[in-house]
Amino acid sequence: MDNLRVVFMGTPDFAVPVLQELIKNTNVVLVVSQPDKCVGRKQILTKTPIKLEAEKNNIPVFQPTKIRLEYDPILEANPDIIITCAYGQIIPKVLLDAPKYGCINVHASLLPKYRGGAPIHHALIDGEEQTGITIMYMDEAMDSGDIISQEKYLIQEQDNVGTLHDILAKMGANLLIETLPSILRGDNKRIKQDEEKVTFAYNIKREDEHLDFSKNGEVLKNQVRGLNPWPLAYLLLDKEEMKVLEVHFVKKEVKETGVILEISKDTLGISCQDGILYLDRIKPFGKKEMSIKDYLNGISKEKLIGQKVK
RNA sequence: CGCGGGAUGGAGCAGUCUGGUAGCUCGUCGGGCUCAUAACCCGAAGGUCGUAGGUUCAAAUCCUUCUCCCGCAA
Repeated sequence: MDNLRVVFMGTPDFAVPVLQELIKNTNVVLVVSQPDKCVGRKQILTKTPIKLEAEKNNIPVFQPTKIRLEYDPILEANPDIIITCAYGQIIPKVLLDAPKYGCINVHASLLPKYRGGAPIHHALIDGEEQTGITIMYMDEAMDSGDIISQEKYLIQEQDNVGTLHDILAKMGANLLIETLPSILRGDNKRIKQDEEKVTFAYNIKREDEHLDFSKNGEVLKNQVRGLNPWPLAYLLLDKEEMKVLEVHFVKKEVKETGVILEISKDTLGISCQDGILYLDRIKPFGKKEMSIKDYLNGISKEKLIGQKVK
């Protein structure tokens, strides 16, 4: 595989291990990434993680605003195969047809479930027991191509977006390298996706981050861990936003939802549909994240009890 | 110049408006109580109040500068 001319297309951290493995095992001739964006409060122009990794390895980087219109450098690189991972744009047919081994994608879910941009978040939010990696051919729609190989991962109780992201990123890189030889030989599997079972994992919206305490405890718990460490679930207490990083849940009969029912030295329990959701780790407005114990240390607990949370 | 919050012993906060050398809840250490304890009681250590300058007899507190952290919006 050392001589295989690869064009790699990717953008965020998730794609970095994949690129690293490709650099080790193949000849990556060009890296394509989304244009650099202004990030954060100060709007600092920041290079994408993939661009940084490419530069570290002295590989040229191409960052078209619209890949649909600007793709000549990719054709000129004369790739044997194009490999994408969380690139962020739909690849035009001209490119899909160009390399002799085709275009393949590394996706962080067990397709056909969770097509789209936020498969890790949604798998956790939905309380899935397992997720995984899919290596697949690309076609002209989003994550809809034929499946080449998959690897499952059983989601652990302590997993969140951060842990799952790292695990799947490594798994994706390894599975790609394992799968690549069969693709080059042409004896790989090629399984059509079952359209009946397709689900979509759209990018997280602001409203997805809001905790609605009329929902049941399991749902809220999954929502919290499915948004941790980014972008984080939140609730409104006294009109101020409070991010919620970790919670636990105890089933119980409750009359009214969204009320702070229990306060002790180190617990704060809010009623939800079928019990009490205890906040374990939070980030109050304007502050850094802290344990609930630290938070309770600095405030008057009497004022909190009975307060409504929205 | 997009909007807003914050910086005070190891942690979380109060005190700032109405200047007068720092307090609360924890943690830590020592001692006591107890069959025992993360519970309770007693005691101790630990702070240039983010930086730099200014006003004042006196600044955590008033004025100005800068730095860093955080949320929203992009």
